[in-house]
Amino acid sequence: MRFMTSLRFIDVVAREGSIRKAADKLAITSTALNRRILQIEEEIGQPLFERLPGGVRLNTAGEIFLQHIRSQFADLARVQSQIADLSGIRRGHVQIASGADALRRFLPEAIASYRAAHPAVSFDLARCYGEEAEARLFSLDSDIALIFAPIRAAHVHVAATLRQQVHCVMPASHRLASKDHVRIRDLAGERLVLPTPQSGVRQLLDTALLRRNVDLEVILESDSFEFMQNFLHFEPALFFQIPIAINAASGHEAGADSAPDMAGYDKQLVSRPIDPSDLPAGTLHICHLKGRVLPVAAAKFLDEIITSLRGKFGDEVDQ
Amino acid sequence: MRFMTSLRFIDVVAREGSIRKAADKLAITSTALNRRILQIEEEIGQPLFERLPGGVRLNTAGEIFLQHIRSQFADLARVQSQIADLSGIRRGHVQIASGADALRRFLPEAIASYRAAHPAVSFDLARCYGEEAEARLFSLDSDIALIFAPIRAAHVHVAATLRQQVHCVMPASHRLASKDHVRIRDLAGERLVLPTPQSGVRQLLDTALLRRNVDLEVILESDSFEFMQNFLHFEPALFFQIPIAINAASGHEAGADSAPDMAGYDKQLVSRPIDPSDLPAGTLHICHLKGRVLPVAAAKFLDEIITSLRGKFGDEVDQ
DNA sequence: GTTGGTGATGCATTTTTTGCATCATCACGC
DNA sequence: GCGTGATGATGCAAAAAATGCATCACCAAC
Repeated sequence: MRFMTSLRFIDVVAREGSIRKAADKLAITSTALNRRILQIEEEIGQPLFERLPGGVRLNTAGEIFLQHIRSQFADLARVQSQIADLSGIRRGHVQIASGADALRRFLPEAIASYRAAHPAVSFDLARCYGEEAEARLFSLDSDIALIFAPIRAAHVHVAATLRQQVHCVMPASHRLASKDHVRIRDLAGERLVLPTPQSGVRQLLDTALLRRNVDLEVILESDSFEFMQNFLHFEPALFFQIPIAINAASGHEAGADSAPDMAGYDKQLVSRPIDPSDLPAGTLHICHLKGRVLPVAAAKFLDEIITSLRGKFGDEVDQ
Repeated sequence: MRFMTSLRFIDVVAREGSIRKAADKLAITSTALNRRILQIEEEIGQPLFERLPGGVRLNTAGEIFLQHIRSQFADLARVQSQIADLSGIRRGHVQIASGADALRRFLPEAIASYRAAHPAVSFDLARCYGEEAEARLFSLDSDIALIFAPIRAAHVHVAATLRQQVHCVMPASHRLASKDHVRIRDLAGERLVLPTPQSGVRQLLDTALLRRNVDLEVILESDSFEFMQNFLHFEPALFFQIPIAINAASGHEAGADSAPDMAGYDKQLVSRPIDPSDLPAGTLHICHLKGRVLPVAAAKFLDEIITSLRGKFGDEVDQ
């Protein structure tokens, strides 16, 4: 898009914090880039960047203008996808920000299923935590976010929610595997693997565990479920997940051991829900930026994952 | 705004329906304009115009894209006004579509009062009827519309409403001037001057007058209140207005004769409300495009006229 | 100080845009 | 049926704009 180049350049300069670095990234000289910026500032009538000895930084006017630029880009993408839709095949690009939970099993299946119907739609997956996901919605770097954490910002619109009980994952041979529910007091003396403190599951666990005086042995922390799962092959321990991360195909009452057809899933592990009276269910939020009109592809995909969640988790889905 | 030129050109070509005519208007050659359009069509990947022997016309993709262009321009105006607001003085431009009613006395005073506080804000007033005003909102040619007629389109957001009883204006010496209310049957045998059929007042009158079998003598129709008013100097007759067109300063219970300080207003005329049981009150809608963020100046002006109306008409104002 | 980073600017070069002349096409009127 | 007067498209040369190089001025850190 020729007529948007200068605007895109401003976006890059703002992200890089330096005209020269941005110029490198854009494969032009810093002079050319510098002059484009000076020209736009002149047209606006006010500078958009403050010049610091170490580079440039947006001033207030620049922040307002950058937000405008990004919304223009997002809207242009929407328009292009809408125009492409006229010719029958749905084209487009969907940008998703998701926690590691939903990214694990649910999204791969959902995206593959969507792409089977619309092969011309491409996807962009960014794994991130709640606050970062909200920021990505705001900066229009992502169209849709799946956040297993409370929503903080007012500019986020929650299209649907899914209530999810935290499950405890353990070797099938573990003594707790025989129970239906795991109580917090059962965890006393157990070796625990906790998710990273930024994750929603961890925040739920923290409030529940710290409240009680349980003697816990936390042997490691990780932000990778895959790592935790593989670790359990070598040292028996417990870790925690929500159902959507465990098994996309069968739903909330299925443990890890009831997914015989899910290739690669670990049959030596089972998951048991933590008793709801010990740990209240958390909420997965499916959201997009408030007031924004999503591109056709993103809007349809959003519909589709909500429908899919309703099929898998039924009455746990709201809104 | 350099980087928007090509887009502005597309808008003009769409309005003119011809590349050559648009090129004339833009003071460039048709070749240059033609090539800019071809270039953008290539970037979009699809033609935006159908080429007809007599010129060009937007196709569906073009209409989608044009709407995007216009919203970009409107949003850019908003951003500029917001940036200008940073430097203390409020700059900006407010585009208003209004019926002849509100345009008569209310808007001149309201705009002058606003400009007294913010001299750097300029205004654009388009006099038009309901449907046209809605179209102007949609094409972003106007920011705010004041419509004394039912709202048809779903894309219009009504920020406030004002209930207005139709008044009958007559020479002070008229026999009906002694009454508090005018009944429809009183109009039998009177010489009437009606507003143009497109106006909201006329549409209210039509439903009321046609329902009854009153013998009416319509001697002329006009879309100009000024003309009607001056006509009454030469031939006694009745015409119809709503309070907001009669006197902005004193409100709904004021007749034309109670505005001694309103220079140029005609003291030989009085207005009497039509009995509400004969003719229900109509509604003046103050609206803007749904989902749109107005420029600072327009948003503040909108606030101001709603406050002003509340001051003048009190409980007749809603929402 | 010296060094290494930043953005700004003058000037020659390259790229893009524009304008002129011309072509192909179509609707209308005689 | 065949001009006539519109329309948009295109080849080519001139004008305008964007770019790159070299260099300057500035600032912070060592």
